[in-house]
Amino acid sequence: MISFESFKAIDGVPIYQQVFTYVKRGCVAGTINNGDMLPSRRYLSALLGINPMTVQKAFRLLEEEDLIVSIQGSGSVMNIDDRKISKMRTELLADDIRTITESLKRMGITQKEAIELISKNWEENSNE
Amino acid sequence: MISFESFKAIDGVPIYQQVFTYVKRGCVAGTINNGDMLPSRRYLSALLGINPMTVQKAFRLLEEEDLIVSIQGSGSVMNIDDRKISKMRTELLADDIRTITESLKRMGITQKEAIELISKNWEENSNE
DNA sequence: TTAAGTGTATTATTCATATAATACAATTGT
DNA sequence: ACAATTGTATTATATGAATAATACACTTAA
Repeated sequence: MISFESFKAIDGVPIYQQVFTYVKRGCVAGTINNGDMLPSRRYLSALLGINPMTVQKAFRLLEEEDLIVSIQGSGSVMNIDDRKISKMRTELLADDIRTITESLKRMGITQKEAIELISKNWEENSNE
Repeated sequence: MISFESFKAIDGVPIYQQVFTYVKRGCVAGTINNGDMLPSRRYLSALLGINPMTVQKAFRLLEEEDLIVSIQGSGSVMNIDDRKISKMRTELLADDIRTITESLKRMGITQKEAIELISKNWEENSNE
C-alpha cells in the first residue's frame, strides 16, 4: 500500500495537483512501484483531512495519464513501466530545475553561490 | 521607470503574487533601486494584459510591507534600504532553496546530480 | 482653469478550487 | 446471501482569484 506519510501540503497550489505530483515523484524515486495499491479515495481523504472528491480528482488525472488503473469495488493500482518512469523523471526534473534557475538568476545570484546554497541546505536537512 | 519587460506569468499561481515577488526579486538583484518609479496601475495592467485591480492588489501588498509609497494623483515609488533588501534576499532565497531541495530529494536525486543539473541548465540558458 | 493621468474604492460577475451530502454500481470477505 | 468497502457520479454551496464597469479624489501639465 502506497504511503502518504511524507505528504505535506503547501497552500497556494491546488491540493489535487499536489497529490498528483506526489505520486509521480514517488514513482521517480522508486518508493512507488508498478502494481502497488493506492489507498481508497475515502481512506486517503480522511488521512489528509480533505474531501473525497478532491482525492478523486487527483486520481482521475493519474488515470488519464494511464499511470493507475481503477476497478470499481476493488481499488486502484499503479500501472507504470520504465518508459513511463523515465518520461516522468525528465519532465519533473526539467520543471524543477528551470524554475529554480530562473528564480535565482532573476535575483542576481551567481551560479557559484547557487550551488553553495543548495549544498549547504542539502546537508543541513539530511537528517529529517 | 521600473521595467516589467522580463515578467513572465506562470499559471497555477495568483498573478498579483507574481507581480509582488517580481518587484522584490528586482530589489534583491539590484535592477530596482530606492526612489525608482513604478508604472501606473492602469498602464501596467494594459502591458501585462490583466485587470487594473489585480495590479492594485500586488501594489497594496508592497505598500503593506512598506516597500513602496503611493501618492494619489502622482504615482508610486520604491521605498527600500539596505536593511529591507537584505531581509528580502534572505527570505526569498530560503524559500527557493528549501523548495527545490525538498522536491529533488523526494525524487531520489543525489546532491551531486542536482548540482550537475543546475550547472548544466545555468549555462544553457545564460544567453536568453 | 482645465483636461489628462494618477491612486483609491465599491459592486457585480465569472471561474476554479474545495467542500458537502448523497446515491449508485461493483467487488470483497465472511 | 449479505454487509462492508470500493469506485463513480451528481448536485449544491462556499471561497478566493480575476475580471468588469464605474466612480471619486488628487496631482500634473498644458
